[in-house]
Amino acid sequence: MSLPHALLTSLIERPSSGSELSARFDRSIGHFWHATHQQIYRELAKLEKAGWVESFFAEEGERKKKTYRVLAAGREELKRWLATEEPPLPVRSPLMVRMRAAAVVGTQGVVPELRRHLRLHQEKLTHYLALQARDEARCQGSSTELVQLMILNSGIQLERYWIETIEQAIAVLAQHSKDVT
Amino acid sequence: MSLPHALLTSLIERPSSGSELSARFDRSIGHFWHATHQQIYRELAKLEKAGWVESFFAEEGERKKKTYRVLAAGREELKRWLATEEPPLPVRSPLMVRMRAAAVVGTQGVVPELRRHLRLHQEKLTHYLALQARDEARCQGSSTELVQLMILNSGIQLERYWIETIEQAIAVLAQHSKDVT
DNA sequence: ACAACCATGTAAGTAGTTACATGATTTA
DNA sequence: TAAATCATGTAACTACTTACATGGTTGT
Repeated sequence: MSLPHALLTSLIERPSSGSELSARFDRSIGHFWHATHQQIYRELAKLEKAGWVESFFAEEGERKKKTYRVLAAGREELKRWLATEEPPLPVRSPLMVRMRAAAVVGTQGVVPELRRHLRLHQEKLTHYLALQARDEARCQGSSTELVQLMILNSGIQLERYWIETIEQAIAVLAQHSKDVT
Repeated sequence: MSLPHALLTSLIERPSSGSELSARFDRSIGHFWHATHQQIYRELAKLEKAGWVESFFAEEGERKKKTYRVLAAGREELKRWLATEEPPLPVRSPLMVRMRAAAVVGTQGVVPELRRHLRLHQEKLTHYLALQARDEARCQGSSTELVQLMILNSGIQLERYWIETIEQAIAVLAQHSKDVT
């Protein structure tokens, strides 16, 4: 489970409140690890209990936010975790489940859903490409920036993979439904 | 959640017992939807309660197995589900979490884990390619077979994606750790 | 002063994992 | 006949999701 370590990493980059983290998970970090605000608040409480972060109330603007900061122990924990082994996540591809189902009970109604996903992935790709253009322009060449660009690039390639896969799926289903009729 | 519909699909292809399904989930189906035997037994009980499948005891060899078969209602449910919308699964990439963590606390110990994953993906790719060669040889050209080949191909492309991504990650980290020292 | 919304949470439920249990059957 | 394995499960736990709650802040 990577959430606590994703949070520690984010908090090292910048001490933040739960809501700020939540906003960042909807943007950059969330591109490769999603979390809802409920998960984040619960996990922050756990991290504090474990002595990996501490919280204090900061008056930002006029709102008071509970800001978290990583302690030395948290930094050590992150280093320790970096050297541990984890099994790869099991694959979960609902679209492929659909494809197989369509192959046995007919393609009625599947293609619109595939097209919808295709559109979502195309939008995501466009968004990532814009981010990439922006980040490459302002990149100073620090290796931390290069890591982030590499991660963004891997997101871009993944969206391209999905777009190609779904296009092939649609083509195969078109053939299949022709065969059936 | 795709598990019940993955099971219905499998059972339409061939009525089976829990253990047979479990074995198949470790092979073909599991390439894009993983499930443990506990999940499968629990889900089969639910499917039967819902009236989508029925079970009977078959004497295969000498062992008696509880075999499940899909009922008309199950087939209808599968068709109904095919036309429904589902949001894409949120992305979850522990390796990218690691990359970001390594960028902030140092690359100590990360590379071996990346290499290990690289090896796992290479092995999976080799395995898929062997399956592909076998299936293409025996393929009669039915559209159901073409769907299965398409799915296998998408698995192959995904492994290639991971191999490329991890190789880039290792290269970027090598650069990063040089910068730090 | 009241409505909208922001920040922080709690509660209940679902999906999936890990560890263990039981009886039956095959193998040594 | 004892050990190993197979087939079917139960129980407890963890991660995550969805729906709701609460009190403070901002805008009108």
